[in-house]
Amino acid sequence: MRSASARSARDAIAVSALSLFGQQGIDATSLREVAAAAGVSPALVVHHFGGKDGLLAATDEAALKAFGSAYGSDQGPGTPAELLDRRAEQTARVMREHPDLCAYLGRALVERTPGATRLFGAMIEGGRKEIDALAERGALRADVDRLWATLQHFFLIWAPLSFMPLLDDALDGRLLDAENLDRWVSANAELLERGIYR
Amino acid sequence: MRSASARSARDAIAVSALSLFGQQGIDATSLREVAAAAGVSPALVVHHFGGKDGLLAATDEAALKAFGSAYGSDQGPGTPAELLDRRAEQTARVMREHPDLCAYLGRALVERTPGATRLFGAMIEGGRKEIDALAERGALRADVDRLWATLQHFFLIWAPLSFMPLLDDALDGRLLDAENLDRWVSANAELLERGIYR
DNA sequence: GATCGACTTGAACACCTGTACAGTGCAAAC
DNA sequence: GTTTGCACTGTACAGGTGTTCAAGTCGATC
Repeated sequence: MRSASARSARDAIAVSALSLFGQQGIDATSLREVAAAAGVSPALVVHHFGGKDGLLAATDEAALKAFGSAYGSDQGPGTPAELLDRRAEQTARVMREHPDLCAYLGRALVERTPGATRLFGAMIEGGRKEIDALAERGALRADVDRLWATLQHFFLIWAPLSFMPLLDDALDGRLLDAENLDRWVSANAELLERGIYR
Repeated sequence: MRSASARSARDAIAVSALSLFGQQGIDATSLREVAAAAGVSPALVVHHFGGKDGLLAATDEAALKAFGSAYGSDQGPGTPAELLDRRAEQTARVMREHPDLCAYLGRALVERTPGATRLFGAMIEGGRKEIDALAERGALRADVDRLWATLQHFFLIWAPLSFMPLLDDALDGRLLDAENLDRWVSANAELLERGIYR
């Protein structure tokens, strides 16, 4: 079948691109490497995606879409504490189940991919809204700097994705392994709830 | 004078390299760009530094040395609270006075430069020692995960350097401007001392 | 004043990059 | 059975990369 083969070749390229971009960085990965990993000629990548820019744009868009549907927004009711718990659980699940997506996003954020720039904006905007919602429900200390509280959430939760290779050395095992993920998430919860000094 | 000119050309190359590597990224900056910015031929860069790897190694080493002497270690006595205050002030001063050094380190950390990898190791090791010292003096909550507390310090304090272009958009003005620096530092102190939820 | 040695350069190199293009093979449409 | 359309490839090209090398400049040394 033509269409099935076409779909599979195109998908293979997209999968290889996401993986290699995430592992090696986007600038450091050539079209030829992506094509070789997908078992395909470099010209086919150009044919399907129009060039490296197009491939990057498609990877960006696919990653954002996948991230959006995997992460989503929390609509459920409950106390602020329950909401924060669900959010933490949700975050850990995304990271556990989609490690190459996370590796790609970590790279894309520091290489300032168009999609990652949008993602960052959305994270800050969405994060700010949740901070404000928490404040309205009295779950936030009154004197916190809300903009910086939003950024702190980003640094504690998402920024580590951009340092995975370094962290994998500092930790036993990979950052996204279940055990490290658990310690990470609960350390963040502790810090945000109570601080660490006394 | 020969030696003065030599010193100045070599230094000009080193300065341009630190600046361009910090602004554009290391991979994304060519030898020719560095040479042009220094007002010098590409071959001279090779002559003085042996090649791009040598230039990167020299930049790495110079950056680490400059960072080490600007940041240093805190030997002073005082209560844990005083020590933390001095540390915060010291950090803010380094960032205020050495913005291109900070930009370079932020880039080097995510591009996994050999020197930055060492720096990361030193930061984690040194940070862990300070955490342990704080714990011994009773300044740390007893149940904190000390490894992750160390990493959280890194993410809150140093990781933002790797996201400067994104942050400069999200903030009014640059991250390392005095005003933003103040808000950042005090937000971190608040978070680490008390958390932000209630 | 000739010699030496370091700094500096322009021209070339081999290599890799993204990309264009003509052509091939094959399933579907007529 | 011919034609059409699309996936797919090999080859080639222009541009940029790091690097080499012979040559030039010029102050210091004898």
